[in-house]
Amino acid sequence: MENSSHTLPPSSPCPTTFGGSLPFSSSPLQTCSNGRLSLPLSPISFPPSPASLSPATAESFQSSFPLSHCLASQCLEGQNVHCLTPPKISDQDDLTCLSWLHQRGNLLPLQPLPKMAPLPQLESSMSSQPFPAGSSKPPYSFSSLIFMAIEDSPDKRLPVKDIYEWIVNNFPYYGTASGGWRNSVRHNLSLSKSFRRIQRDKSQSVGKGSLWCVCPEYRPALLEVLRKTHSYHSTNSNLINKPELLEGSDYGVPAVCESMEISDPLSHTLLLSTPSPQTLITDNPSFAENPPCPLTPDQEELITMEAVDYQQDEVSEEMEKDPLSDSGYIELHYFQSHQYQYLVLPGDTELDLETVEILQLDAEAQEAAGSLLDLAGGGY
DNA sequence: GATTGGCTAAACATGG
DNA sequence: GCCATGTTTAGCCAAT
Repeated sequence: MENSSHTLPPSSPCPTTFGGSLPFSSSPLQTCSNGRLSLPLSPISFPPSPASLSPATAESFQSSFPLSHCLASQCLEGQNVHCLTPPKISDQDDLTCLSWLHQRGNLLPLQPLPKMAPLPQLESSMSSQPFPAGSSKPPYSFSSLIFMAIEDSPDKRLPVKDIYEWIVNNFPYYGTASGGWRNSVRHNLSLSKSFRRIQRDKSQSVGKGSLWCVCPEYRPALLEVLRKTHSYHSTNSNLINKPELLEGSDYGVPAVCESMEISDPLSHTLLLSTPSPQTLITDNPSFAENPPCPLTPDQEELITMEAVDYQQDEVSEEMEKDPLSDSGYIELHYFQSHQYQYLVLPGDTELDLETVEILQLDAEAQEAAGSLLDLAGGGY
């Protein structure tokens, strides 16, 4: 690893981009002048923090978008906090603390990323156009619901009964709906190639039926659908009010978030997402060994991430070099320091676009699933 | 207008 | 026999 001055991302937090998300595919990696990769930031679009809305609006909003129930509520509930917020966030400090990241135990291989509060000017439009009430049907397809349920389970596999239960717990609409939706869930499980049936261990089998899991090769597609649905419904009203956000290349992404170049000693360090605190990926061994601050058990987690087998029309040589597809596993050191979260990749990791996409998709999946856990713990 | 995806309903089989 | 689970078919609707 060569040494040169490095430019850390600006410490100022990116304003919330509630007005719209920038699909990852539209923000390809860019090669910087020093040959390093720079990821034009793709803010994960989330609905506004329920804490920022009126109680009625927040309630109805959460009922349709449980994924949005985010760290804001957790942080605001005064839990023990290791707040790593930039110094000039004022009243939004609480929205960026990260203590909750380390409170999920072994539920998720990659901890969810924090989300940000909405821009004040966007709240009004949200409040004036509330999302469907608690009794209205959620916008997610059954495939997405099943996917979220399975992803939210510790073992990433659930019997259909638990899938029902998860849906009812997280979407009150289905608690009062007629039983036909259960048929749809089963129909979807059987018909969709995205889900695979696993025979239960006979020795431990208690109850009927099989376990269902998500086929890894379809996981990116499911994530994409989920993201699009989530993004569309969480930003639609705002997009209506702010058509200019649909124009141009950044979908309203603040200029500060468009691209940030990271170079040595954080070589191969990428910003994974824009929410503040921000996330970096680095494969710099020295950085891993000598992070900006000492790692504590609470701050470091050794995590594994399953490879994602991308289905592509053309299998290029770059695919074969994909460390994820080669090894099946990639070990990531995850810790946080100051306003950043870091993912430290093995020193010889080659970060190609596929890898970063996988990492980002995975992070988003964890974030989505993690937020659902927040919801389950604080709502219904 | 054709295609596709999603939803719903229904029938049927299987197993506890 | 009842019920939950799983599969399959068919029709409808909306978006592309």
